Amino acid sequence: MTELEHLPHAAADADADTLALVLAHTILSGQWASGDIFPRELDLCRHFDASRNRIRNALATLSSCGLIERTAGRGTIVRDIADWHLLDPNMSLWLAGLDTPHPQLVHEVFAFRLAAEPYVSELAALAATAQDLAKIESAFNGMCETADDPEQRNAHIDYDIAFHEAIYSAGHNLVWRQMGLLLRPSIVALIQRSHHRVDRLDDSLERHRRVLEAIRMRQPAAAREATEHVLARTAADLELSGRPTALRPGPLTPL
Amino acid sequence: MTELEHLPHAAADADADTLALVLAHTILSGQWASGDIFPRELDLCRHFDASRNRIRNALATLSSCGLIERTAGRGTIVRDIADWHLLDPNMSLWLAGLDTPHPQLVHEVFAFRLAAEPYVSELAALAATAQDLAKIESAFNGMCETADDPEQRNAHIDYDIAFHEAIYSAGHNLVWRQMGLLLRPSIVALIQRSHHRVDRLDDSLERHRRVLEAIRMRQPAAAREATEHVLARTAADLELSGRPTALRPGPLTPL
DNA sequence: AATATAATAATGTCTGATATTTAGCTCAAC
DNA sequence: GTTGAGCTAAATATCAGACATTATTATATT
Repeated sequence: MTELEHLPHAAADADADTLALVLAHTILSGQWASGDIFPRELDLCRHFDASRNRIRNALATLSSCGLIERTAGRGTIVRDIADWHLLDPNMSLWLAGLDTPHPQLVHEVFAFRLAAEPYVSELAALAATAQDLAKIESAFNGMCETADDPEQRNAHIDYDIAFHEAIYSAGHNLVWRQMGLLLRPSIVALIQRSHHRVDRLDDSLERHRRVLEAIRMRQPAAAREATEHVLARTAADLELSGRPTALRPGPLTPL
Repeated sequence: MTELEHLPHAAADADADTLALVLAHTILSGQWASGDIFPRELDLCRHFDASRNRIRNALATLSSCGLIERTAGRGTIVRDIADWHLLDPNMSLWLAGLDTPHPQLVHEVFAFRLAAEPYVSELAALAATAQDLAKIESAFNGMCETADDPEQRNAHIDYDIAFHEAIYSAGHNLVWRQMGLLLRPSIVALIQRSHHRVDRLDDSLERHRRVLEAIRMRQPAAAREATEHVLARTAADLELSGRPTALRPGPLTPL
């Protein structure tokens, strides 16, 4: 029961990455249920007019992202969303490239950012080097310069991502830094949904500026608070229901 | 200048996964510096007496974990630790299998756990289902049963990992759940370093029990505090310098 | 000296054959 | 009837060798 029908026909001379992207999008957009059996290699070869080698490479990429599971003899089955490797760079790009973002993912990634990002900003305020600050600042300047021009929407998105990613990096922790990969899908989804009214954009820029200033001044508490305000604006633009789960630890007892 | 010398000889009939593991370990254990050029495919074929296909599969796995970067014409170079995909399941297994854990990684992963895990426990206390509780409890029981017997050290480690992982899962957030992949290397490193004195083990079990109880009773604050105590014990066993960076958010202002 | 060009060396791809694993089936034995 | 061994079919995994593409380096040419 290989449902080859709802696979799009990619461009004839699609390279391996493009092929992987096309296949990944069919999964990320929810066209398969968890446990479904994926088309066989030879069928995919015919469908995309590609060599078995290319198909296998593409499938290996999907497999390494946890989208499918392949076993000799059985075939290829589609894995559950809980098994996806959200922090693989491929996933970051694929998810950001969806025409309609995955609703559950947008929601849960944002819940994560809401809890984690204020703390990450604190870390950045404590650990940022001059180089880190330069990166954050240049990203912010880029955001400002590209804010008004609708032509430069993509550039603005990239600067926005670079801004937040630079903060994740400035914390100088290998684990937290990787979380920066979640930003692209999250921010792209945000821009797609929000309405780009000029006043909101000005307000958003001002909130970002305050984060930058707090980190520059080495004020963790202020950085936390400013980041919470950025996220609050984001939540409003995403039209998410308030603050799903906020990070509210009680006082730390001496250990 | 292909430094083939410090590659171990794998078992002759090593399958693709074993090959990838052997190659990965040479990188994870720090035998290459960032930017070093990795041996060429054909040299690896000779060295391991494997077909080029197998070698390429293994290298593709390493590449998908961010350990190496391959470009046609140039060759294969070793990537920096900052580029490693710490949350790939392969990495979880490989890192846990090192004879001597990577010191920087152990430190930074623990810094992350110290900040994140109390919050994750809060989430679990709020969202855990009966099934989640059953998993946590059965893992805890396994820890108790295997605590005394040195023969069952590996089983004890697995139950320990399962306990914490079940808590990450119980938060029912796709992002936080993935962080559970960091547990295996972290906990294995812990067990390898700690001295397994009976009184410390009893104390550790008691601290775990309190986390379980707090989650069962749906008491987020208690769960947070109990988890902090578990981590404090872990820090002591790891002989880490106090609490590198603790999560201490200020009060949330109304947004 | 700067620029174009050719040679080289590495990874990427194609093709077709073969090996291995898994699921399902038949059929005999208890 | 149920169990088990063995066979068959179908899928992925691997092998082998030729060829294509890319990036570097050396070599000419102006």
